[in-house]
Amino acid sequence: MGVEELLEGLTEPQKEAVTHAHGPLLILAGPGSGKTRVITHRTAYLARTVTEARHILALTFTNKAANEMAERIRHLAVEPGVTCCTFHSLCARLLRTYADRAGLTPNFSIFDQADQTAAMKLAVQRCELSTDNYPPAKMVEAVSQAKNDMVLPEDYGQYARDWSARSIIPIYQAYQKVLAEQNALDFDDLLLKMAWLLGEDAELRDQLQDRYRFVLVDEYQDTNHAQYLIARGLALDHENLCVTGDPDQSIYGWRGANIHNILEFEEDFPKAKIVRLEKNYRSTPQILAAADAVIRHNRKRKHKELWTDNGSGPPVHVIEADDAQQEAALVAETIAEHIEGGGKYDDVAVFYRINALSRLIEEALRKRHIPYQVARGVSFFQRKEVKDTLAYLRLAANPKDRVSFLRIVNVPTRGIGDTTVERIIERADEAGLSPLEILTDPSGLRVSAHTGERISWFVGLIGEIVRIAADENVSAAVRHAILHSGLRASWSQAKDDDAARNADELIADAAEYDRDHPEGGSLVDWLQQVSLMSEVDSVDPEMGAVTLMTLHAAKGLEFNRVFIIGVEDGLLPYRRQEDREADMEEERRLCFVGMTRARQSLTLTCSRFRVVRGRGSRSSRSVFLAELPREQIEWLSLPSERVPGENRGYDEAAAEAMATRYADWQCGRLVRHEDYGLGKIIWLRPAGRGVCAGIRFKIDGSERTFVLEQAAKLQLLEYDDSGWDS
DNA sequence: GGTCCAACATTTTTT
DNA sequence: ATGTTGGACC
Repeated sequence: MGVEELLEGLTEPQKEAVTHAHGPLLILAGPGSGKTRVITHRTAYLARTVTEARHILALTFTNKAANEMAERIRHLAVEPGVTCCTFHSLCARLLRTYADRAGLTPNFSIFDQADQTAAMKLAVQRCELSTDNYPPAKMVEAVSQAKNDMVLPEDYGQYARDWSARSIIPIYQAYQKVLAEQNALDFDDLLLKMAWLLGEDAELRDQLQDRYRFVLVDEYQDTNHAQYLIARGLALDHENLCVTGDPDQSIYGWRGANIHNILEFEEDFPKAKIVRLEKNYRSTPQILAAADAVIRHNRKRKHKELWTDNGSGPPVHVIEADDAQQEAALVAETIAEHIEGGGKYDDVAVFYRINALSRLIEEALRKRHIPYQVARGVSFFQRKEVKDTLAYLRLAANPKDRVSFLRIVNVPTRGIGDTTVERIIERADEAGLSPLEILTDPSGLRVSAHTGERISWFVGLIGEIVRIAADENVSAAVRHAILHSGLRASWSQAKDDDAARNADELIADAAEYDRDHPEGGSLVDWLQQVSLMSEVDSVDPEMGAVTLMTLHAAKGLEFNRVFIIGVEDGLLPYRRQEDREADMEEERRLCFVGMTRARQSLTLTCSRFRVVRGRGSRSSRSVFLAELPREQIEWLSLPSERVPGENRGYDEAAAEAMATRYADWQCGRLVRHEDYGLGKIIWLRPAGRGVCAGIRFKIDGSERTFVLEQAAKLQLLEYDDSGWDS
């Protein structure tokens, strides 16, 4: 394929992006704007004109995205050699290669969330704190946030100002020690250590910059600080850094993603060229107008003109049902009509804010015999049987891996009980050795002859796995672990066919790895690949079924017909606790992402009554519904059967007031009250005939509620970025 | 060492 | 309402 062909059929801005080779480049790509096409063509263009494939690095967030990109680049007949991978796998690979420079050993284990929690539990216990007051999962979360921000334990004191947050410092320290003892890194460490290494080791940085002369980062709006430093470090001198993304689709702030990375790219790289891809090839004008009207309400935002020359479609539908069952039934019914009209099941997707909402929809679809697939979090690699099997292999690869050791030393039960394990751990801690090292010489453990026998058998088993992995191949080692550990036997005894099948799948995966790496394959490398693999792409867009997923999971996908259910106050701007404020801007972006997945038809639904956590309660419409352009949408509010004619404290007038009269009153804006002084709007809600607002005041941190129509003492301040944050 | 019941906490989750 | 985890008991 020639260079001209690569540019064929591209719009002007797309061409500009594709042909910009040297220097920083920011591609602001709205939804459905052909971004993927631009970045793959650009990669092909670079490989044709200014460099070789091996000097190009493309970083993504998911393996799926990386694979798809690699595939599409291959289709453009680019020489093989482009590095196309996730941040995490790049870091893992480099940290193994340059382990000595990073102060690591190359066979380190990679801890996933479950392993992290196990390690954290140990850390909390070592601090002699209660796991009730310091729940390990929460602590993992806090430490993860800190690491995403590149905050080390010693800096945590300044990072977290208040006392309760600072109590994490010793836990963070202990946790890092636990990981280090086990020669393990968690997901966040992969990024943190790499970012740190790039900052410290100028020689290595030069070396890597020479290798990766052109760096591309996709979904830049979702990078955290560590990822930012890595991207920056890799492009520090040559500045051939191309980032793509859409600030309006930043939905992972709660996980440490820093939207300022993309918003301030131009300040970071003053020479940056900026290309805006605003033309939408995906959706009807109605859908686009509706999504645009919603996202416009965000204040911390770069304005973007979304447009399309796609043909007109039906208006966006909003359906308000009486209760959640009715809502689900209506969605199912609409889908059934779509099928009767000649549509296909895989045209349709149903999105929701939280997984719990899928249940009623599933029931309704089953009732109508509509096939569906649910994209849910229980991934293959989180399965108990898979984790157990992997623990044997991880222990073989890294004898210091205590989490894995504890996981399987007595699984399946083989007579090494809690007391024995406790003794082993004690001895290991005394001697500063790993449990497995203690077991190699079990004298002095004071265990019965029988237990001693079981122990040496276990040590022998791990040794065999090590040997087989070295002498034969990975799949043989996996098979050996499954068969000889007794796992296989325990599954068949429990008649757990699923477990056996999943284990077979794991062997198949290892066999595939062996095929792909006839030489140079290793257990450590396979384990890395496996740990960094998330949910195998369980969602197949063409399997002839309706797709159910969370709004987060929907990012990057598109469907002809989209339903977003539960567009209700507290649920779509999601509030975890009644008194906590939601991050309205991020919630709104989430809504925007969901809406812009739709090609032809979009339906938003809500209900007046919903059972939440076993308790039923009234619910009211989401403020986002009030933000929709009224001329582009069609309302269908089903008459309430439950409370006939009842005024739920919300009507058209309130929506109207919200959308027009108080359009400037947005969450986050500052106000002044004659009595209470400076305050910040933390929530808004249609109420009665007008708008009700919650304000938090700076003076004493109090939160007060006002009906805007009647609050004469309240005055909206001009927008000011220097506002205080609570 | 295994089973059963009670208490608990319930977002989103690319790696 | 429901699924998970931890403790008590066999």
